[in-house]
Amino acid sequence: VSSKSTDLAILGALSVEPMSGYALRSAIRDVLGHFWSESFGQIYPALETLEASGFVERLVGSRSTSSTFAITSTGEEMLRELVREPIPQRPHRHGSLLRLYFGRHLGKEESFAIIEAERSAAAVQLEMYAHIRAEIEADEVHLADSPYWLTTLSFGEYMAKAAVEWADSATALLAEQGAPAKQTKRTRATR
Amino acid sequence: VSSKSTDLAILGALSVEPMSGYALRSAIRDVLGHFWSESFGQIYPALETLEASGFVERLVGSRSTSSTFAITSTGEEMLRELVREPIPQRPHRHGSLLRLYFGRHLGKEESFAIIEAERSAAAVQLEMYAHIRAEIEADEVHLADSPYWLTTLSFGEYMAKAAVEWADSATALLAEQGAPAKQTKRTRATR
DNA sequence: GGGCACATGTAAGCTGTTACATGATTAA
DNA sequence: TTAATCATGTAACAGCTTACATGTGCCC
Repeated sequence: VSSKSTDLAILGALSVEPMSGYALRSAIRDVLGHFWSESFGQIYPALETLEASGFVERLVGSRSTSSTFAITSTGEEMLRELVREPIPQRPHRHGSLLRLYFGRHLGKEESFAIIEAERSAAAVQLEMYAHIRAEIEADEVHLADSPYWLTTLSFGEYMAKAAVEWADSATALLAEQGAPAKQTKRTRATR
Repeated sequence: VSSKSTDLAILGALSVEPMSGYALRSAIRDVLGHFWSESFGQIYPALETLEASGFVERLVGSRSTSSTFAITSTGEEMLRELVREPIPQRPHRHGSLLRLYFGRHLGKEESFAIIEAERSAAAVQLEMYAHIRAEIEADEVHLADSPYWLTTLSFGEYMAKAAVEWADSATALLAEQGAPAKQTKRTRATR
């Protein structure tokens, strides 16, 4: 009962290195966090299905209660198939923009606050990306993966930078409308 | 059983002008499309609840089968409250990036294709935004709203432009890695 | 010995989409 | 008169999150 994109995320992560379901979730949160997410409620059932289908195998670890999952060779075939299938995109929702769109009912100050919050969120993102980038660039084991990892990371960086620039321009735009040096009213010093 | 953000979208749209549930959906799709969406399955039940609460009123139109909904004054109060509440953000998923992240299993050509598809999608968006911008700037009726509308539109423009730039740089990055003029192997003509 | 991170799993529930049923109105 | 668009509504279902139950291993 697991979705194909969940399978892709799991098989993809396991193709890098074997790990537990718990670690899988941490890895997806930390590394794919800016464009993907999976919760336990999806990961564990998906792992069971994948195991039953022979796409992953469960290696009982040192601790009897935990298992490490590894991708099998048929699992790698499956991965190559899944990564070729387009993933149905569901409409994305951006709550802050919805509120800002109706900013007339919100007032100028609170609209500024929304924009400012967006800006600072983007700035935080950018810092995180810098760390991730350093890690990927220092990693000499996954040289075949790193160009792709850097490409998706770069997407996040472009978006976050654009968000910061937008916040600047949006603040300026609203401020200009708020305290309008109207053309109908000339300032004193025209000489 | 309707969510607060759905109510916000509906009341906000009706605060601009009264319309039918059907038109509401078209308006949300066309105008808020790049950051919000609502389907019939949400709109009609939400309208019923809003009507029962007295936040909107149903004006029976010329056609007996269709109604036009208008926001009431208590509805406008509700709108002012709703627009102040932060909207819980659910994690966003970007299928193309997930696939690209595992591009090693996809190969260079198909990875290029994903990037190219993203670029052309962004380019299409930019064209649409140009139309919307022209409409808003020509609109002389909603002068109180237009700064906010332009601000959210501008967000879409920044994002789409950044996506195009990213696509350029990503293609260059992958191409560079694909046909590497390796430093270990010198080309003949060194003189 | 108490707290925290690691670890697995399930159930309940919420959000939102899709598909369908049904019909009126308009334009070709 | 046929097709498209406008219009309302519902039911089934997919997808996903949250909260809970339960336990282990480690470190201070």
